[in-house]
Amino acid sequence: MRRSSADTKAAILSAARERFAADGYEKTTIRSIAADAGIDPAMVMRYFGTKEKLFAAAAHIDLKFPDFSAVPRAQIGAVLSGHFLDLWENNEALQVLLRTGVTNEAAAERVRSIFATQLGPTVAALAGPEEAPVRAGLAASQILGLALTRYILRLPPVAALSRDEVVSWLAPILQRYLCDPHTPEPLTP
Amino acid sequence: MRRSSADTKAAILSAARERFAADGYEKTTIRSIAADAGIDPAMVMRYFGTKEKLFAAAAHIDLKFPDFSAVPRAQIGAVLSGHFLDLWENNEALQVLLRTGVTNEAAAERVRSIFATQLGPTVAALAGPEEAPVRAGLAASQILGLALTRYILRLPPVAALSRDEVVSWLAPILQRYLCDPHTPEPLTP
DNA sequence: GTCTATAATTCGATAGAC
DNA sequence: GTCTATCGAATTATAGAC
Repeated sequence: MRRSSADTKAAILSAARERFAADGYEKTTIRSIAADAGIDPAMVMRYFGTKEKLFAAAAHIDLKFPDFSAVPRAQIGAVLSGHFLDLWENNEALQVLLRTGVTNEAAAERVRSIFATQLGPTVAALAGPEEAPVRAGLAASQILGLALTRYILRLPPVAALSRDEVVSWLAPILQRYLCDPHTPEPLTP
Repeated sequence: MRRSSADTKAAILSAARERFAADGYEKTTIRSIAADAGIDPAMVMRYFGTKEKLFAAAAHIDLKFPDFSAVPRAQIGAVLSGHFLDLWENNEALQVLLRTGVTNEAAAERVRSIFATQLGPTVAALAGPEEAPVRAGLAASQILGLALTRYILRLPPVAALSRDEVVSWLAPILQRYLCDPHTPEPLTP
């Protein structure tokens, strides 16, 4: 069969995203991607040159992080939780990045960059510029940890939660990280 | 040089843990492990049979989770935070499991099993048997998320925190997950 | 116990016919 | 645009000499 260039390219990208998201970078082969897309492996090389370039295309994300400056301070946790959950469930490239960022330094840098440039400014508007990076980092740890246990490791109790249940648990946590004063109670003295 | 069987085996295991923890399962080669240990690659096969068996030995963990039943309920978050942080910084096998569990199903099952059998009972003693699995899963999501951002992705603000700073942030979060009533505030009505 | 040699696969990548 | 054939490299694993 003869397809258009755009169709073939899109089919390859879709299959690549699924494979990279499911198996990571190393375990994924050009051959398996081609088989999933129903085309010849040589076509993958023709359109993307190398495996690395194909990965870069599959993992490319253009996050349009909304402006949260209008959200009431007391609801920022709930809004952020919902936003991230929707993002994870609809954007396969995010799961690609998380799965591969664990063993691929370039992908790890992409993850760091995303949270620094997207979540950072939002947090900076809520906390002082001194504490903002730490608070954003901790919020990222909870967001990524939930994605890890829910979508990657599939810890049963976490994977079984509904979207709204997750938001109801996560919202107060993010609220605390981003807005509440940090007053560590003294440990066992 | 001629070493004892036990020494050689220990040297291989140590090198294997470092490589698996740094690069994951696929990217790690028997040759690189042997080079790190300063021995011949054939010795690795001689002692462990296959790469998979070597990995199983390197990722084997015998977690001696302490009994937390004597800890005051109000301090369980702080105690657990400190316990896990010490665990992560001293037990390289845990980082091996996290790094490989993302692409290896067997390793993922090990992670699930560890949290189910170790954290589960502790939480069951604090929360009702109905909510306990969810609460344990959410606590696991924060613990794993922190390990992910601190040790694997090395998000700068999180990686730079001192042990005590991490505990001071994490303690109230785990406390909430494990002990506080779950009363989701109504979202935007 | 240690090492050389090599078998058997697998994969990314290229060349070129149609 | 599509596919066959194949190269070259890297890897796990085995056989066997010393």
